Amino acid sequence: MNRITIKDVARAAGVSASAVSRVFTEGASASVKTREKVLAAADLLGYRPSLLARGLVSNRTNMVTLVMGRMTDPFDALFMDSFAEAMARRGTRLMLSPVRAGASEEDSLLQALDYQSDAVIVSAGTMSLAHSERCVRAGLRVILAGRVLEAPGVDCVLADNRDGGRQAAELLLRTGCRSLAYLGQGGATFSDRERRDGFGMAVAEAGATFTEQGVGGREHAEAFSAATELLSRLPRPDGIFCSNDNIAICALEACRALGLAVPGDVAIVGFNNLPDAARRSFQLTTLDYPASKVVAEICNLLDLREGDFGRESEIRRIPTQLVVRSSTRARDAVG
Amino acid sequence: MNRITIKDVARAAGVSASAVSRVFTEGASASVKTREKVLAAADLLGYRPSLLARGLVSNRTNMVTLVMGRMTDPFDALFMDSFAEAMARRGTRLMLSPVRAGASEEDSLLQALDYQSDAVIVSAGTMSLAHSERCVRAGLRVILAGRVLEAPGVDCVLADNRDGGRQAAELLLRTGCRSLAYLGQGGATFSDRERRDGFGMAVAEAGATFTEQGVGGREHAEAFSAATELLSRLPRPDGIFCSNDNIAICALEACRALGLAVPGDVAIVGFNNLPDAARRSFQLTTLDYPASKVVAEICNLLDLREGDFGRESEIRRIPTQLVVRSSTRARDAVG
DNA sequence: CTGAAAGCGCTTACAG
DNA sequence: CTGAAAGCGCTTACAG
Repeated sequence: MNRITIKDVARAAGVSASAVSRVFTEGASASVKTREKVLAAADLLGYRPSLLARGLVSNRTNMVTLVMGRMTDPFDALFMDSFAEAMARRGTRLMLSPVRAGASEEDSLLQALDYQSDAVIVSAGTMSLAHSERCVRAGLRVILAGRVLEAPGVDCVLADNRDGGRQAAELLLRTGCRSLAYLGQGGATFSDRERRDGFGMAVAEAGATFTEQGVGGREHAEAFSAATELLSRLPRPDGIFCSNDNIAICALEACRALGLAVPGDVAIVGFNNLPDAARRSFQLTTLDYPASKVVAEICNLLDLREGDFGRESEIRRIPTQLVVRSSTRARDAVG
Repeated sequence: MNRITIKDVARAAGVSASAVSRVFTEGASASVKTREKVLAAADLLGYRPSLLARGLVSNRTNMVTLVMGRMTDPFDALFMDSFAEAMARRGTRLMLSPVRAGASEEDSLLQALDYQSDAVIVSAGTMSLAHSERCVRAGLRVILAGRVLEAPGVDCVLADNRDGGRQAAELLLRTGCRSLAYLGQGGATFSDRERRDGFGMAVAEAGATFTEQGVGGREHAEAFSAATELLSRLPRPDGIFCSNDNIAICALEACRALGLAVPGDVAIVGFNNLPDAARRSFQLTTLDYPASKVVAEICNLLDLREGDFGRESEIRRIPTQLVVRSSTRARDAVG
């Protein structure tokens, strides 16, 4: 019932609490003999250092806080899974701070301060300069995933969204599409806007027709009906770039429901390359954007922090790679 | 750079640290005047109580640890999302302790002790009696999600898997299937075994043919090939119950690839009722098992803890509900 | 290498 | 209601 403390171990091992502490500290200075006695006693008693106490005194908790939104897209789970694995691998504790529906997201961010996290990773919502400054001032490293905020002490990791959009446009144009559309989230997220912009600019440069449609919510039905609406426009788009695979799959289903052939009548490109995109039922052409690469960059940024404190902010772009499947036409259809 | 502490606030407000502490404590005894002064000073300075210090002294951290495995199934994300939301709503902090591939899961469990979590929710791996006892002895509430362990101080929340399996069998039998199969994870998880048992028993009671097939891994391709193998057996199964929707969708695709009609030649039932099951492309009959109900029971159990300490362990079963779509036959095909 | 002492930021009896 | 004091479990200079 009562916690085994450093004193219990010290008593059992016949040494001071300081000695026990040193044995449990990286790069300590303890004799082999002391170490052995302490380790034996600790093991016997089942001692585990209180990270609460350690954090309080040392001001380093070896813990990061992940500020996250609702996990509505499968990509969120891939990211979370990969991130949790990575943190476990480097021995960093992970605290979750969900942005509550209706609550201020400032709250979620500031919660990272309460347990003295070493860093806060923000993968949800929008963050203001003011809040990030407060965290940075408190000694936290702030890393934004999926969004850019140019602020001192804030690093950003995200896809090269514009380039992805451009690649999608180029593929569609190259394979004969002339009436292009963007089916996205109506500018609801930073990534959505960037993908649209990259796509739209490339379409404009080629002098092709461009239109866009926003999806109202996160449900499949909403994406389906937005796609249906888009497909009923005149001229009907013959090439659609969707802001993510989930929306793209709904668009694919909308085409089928309308009796439109994919890619014959309409070609579709997604974003993320989720496992579902590779299913036989969909065979979706998409832009591969591996969550593991985002996580790898975040870890790298976390490591950088250790040494350099006055280091400049960085924005790291993960390149995306086109994966061509059968929701787009096989080759050049124009002369 | 330096943390604002209770002393800073006390000084600014012209009161003692005790007074500040009381203002920030539920049900404190502080005069309106003191409260106002303290709150004003705290607000001005941007004071946030250190939860590290508070936890250390009060022995209650208002934090729970979630021991989780890899999030390979979409259901994991639904659960995580719902759980994180619920914890945020009740003001409970959430720490993640992933079970590392290759590492002992004991580690993940014991990490809950390091920050003095009030409770640990285990949704991954298998837990031994010995480890659960250690946590209970340390004053943690232990709640298992998706598995049963009969141990003092350990509560369990999971689906009524056997009944779900039975419902699946009854539907398939009622709609004319005579050669039934279970496509699962080869007994890899507790839930998988229970679902198979419930299904198998009902099939046996009806005197129908029963066979089973295990899926080798978590990839779609593995489920697809296991389904293909199952469908090549003689007599070919005409009704398949899959341990989850993801496998069921792969089985559906395997049928289509083999030119078998669903539900005409083969009827398929899944488990979970993921959003994907409702897609037009699949229209999968499945057992609805809402993550939010699991979470609600966990929250309820968490609340119970507060008062009663010698309370007996509980096993809470969430009923599942059949959702009939078009991967099973519409009605009785026999006379 | 080792131990005694001070202190991290808080809460909690204890007097007043 | 309020403040001074002790203490939560640890680490970190500081002497030895």
